[in-house]
Amino acid sequence: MLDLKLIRSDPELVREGLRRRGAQAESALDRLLELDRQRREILVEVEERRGLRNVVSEQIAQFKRDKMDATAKIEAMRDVGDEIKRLEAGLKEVEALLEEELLQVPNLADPTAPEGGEEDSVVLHQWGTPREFAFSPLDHLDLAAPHDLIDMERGARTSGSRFAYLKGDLVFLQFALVQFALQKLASKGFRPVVVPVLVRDEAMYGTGFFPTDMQQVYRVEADGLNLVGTSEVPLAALHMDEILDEAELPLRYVGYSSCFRREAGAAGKDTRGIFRVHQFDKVEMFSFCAPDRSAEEHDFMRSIEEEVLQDLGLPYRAVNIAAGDLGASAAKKYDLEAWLPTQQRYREVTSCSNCTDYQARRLKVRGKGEKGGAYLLHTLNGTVVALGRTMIAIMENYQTEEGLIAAPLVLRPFLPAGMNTLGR
RNA sequence: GGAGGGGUGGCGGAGUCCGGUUGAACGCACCGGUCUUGAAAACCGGCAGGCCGCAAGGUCUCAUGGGUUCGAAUCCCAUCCCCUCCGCCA
Repeated sequence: MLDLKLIRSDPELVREGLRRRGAQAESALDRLLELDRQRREILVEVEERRGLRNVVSEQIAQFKRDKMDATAKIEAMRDVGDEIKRLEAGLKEVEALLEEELLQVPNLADPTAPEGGEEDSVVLHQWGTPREFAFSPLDHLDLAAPHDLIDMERGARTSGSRFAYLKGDLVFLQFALVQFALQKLASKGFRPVVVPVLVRDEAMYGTGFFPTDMQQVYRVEADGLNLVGTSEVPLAALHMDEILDEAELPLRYVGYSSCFRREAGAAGKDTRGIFRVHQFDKVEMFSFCAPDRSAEEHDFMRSIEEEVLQDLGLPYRAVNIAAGDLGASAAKKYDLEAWLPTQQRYREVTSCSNCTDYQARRLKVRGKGEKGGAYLLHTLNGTVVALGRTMIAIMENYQTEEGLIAAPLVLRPFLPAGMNTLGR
């Protein structure tokens, strides 16, 4: 959510910011300004009358204490009370419209986010060299098949398309990655958390997934809960409505959870294997930090993501996502894309976003120091390891001519003793 | 799921029966000061947040949303959450 005061005081700045996000975002601005004007107009009237009521109520109380007759005053206030009620109803209506409008406006893009849309993201750098294969490499499904590591058919039978059973050594690989990631992050000051994956609407609105991405979310209607698409949601909501001591900042967490996405609108896209599925597990980092430190925290997160891919020996490139392609909450986003030999291109495996105060404003997460005065924090989130996609990258990049998969060295301490290759 | 009890400031905890100078006693924590070589103790002072406003100031908030009333932390209704007991259960 954007700051209404900023919208009011510098509409042109906001207009330009929204233009960079895409035209439809910009059109809301004039409606916002008008609703805000209306709100303040009514507010002044309501407050005037409430002030009067407070003063007279006080007098009535005094009269009663003095055992004097207050009937005349009470009589006079009856109309004022009704009028307040009427005005309050109008105010509520305008505020509801304003809120609805405001919830849909995305965050302003950071000046350093590239101009443009999906095609205009900028490659910052790349690391590693795609491996030259002396044989023709198999994709993850073909590699999995002889060892029965991924069972799409039965996944579909049980749950539908885009669901899978992961089996055997792949399960060991997944948990080795989790353990590797958690230990690395813990050593960097991120507190491990296993989060609730069913959350209330508040958490979805608070993180900016509602209302914009509602169609991507599995909803458990009977209980009014939602399955999260990332542990970013429960991690962000962890400090909802709190005022944090600024001495504790940045407050860093690393969450582990299953993630659920409906993938609405992705029909026909990435239909092979587990690259794009409705359910996957992910290790995610999250940080609450002081507003003037978030840019630096963002780069720190990206460096961690890069370190993970480097440790795993996966060639990748880092991309600065263009303004028009950012999620609703993000002001700036980096993606890391790992090389997939069978697709002969880099595909997104991790991503980290600086949401500035956008989520904090919705969730009411603030900081406060010795000097007093609460202020909104900045929130950042980043993937440490998206298990499915990372395992695809490992399988493809580490395959042998015999159709086996070598285990990355850094993971071996976390695999069953002696398991140096996967798939037997 | 059934029966009770409860949600007040950073924390603890009054106030709710009997509605009115209570945005909220008191204590702890924290910040500033006096004293001290320094610290502790003692003493003095400060210490919620939102909204409107250039400001002065006003207004709102005692889980949330409605209602009653001239006036609600206090009364009524609904919702959410927490605790205890019973039942069920990984």
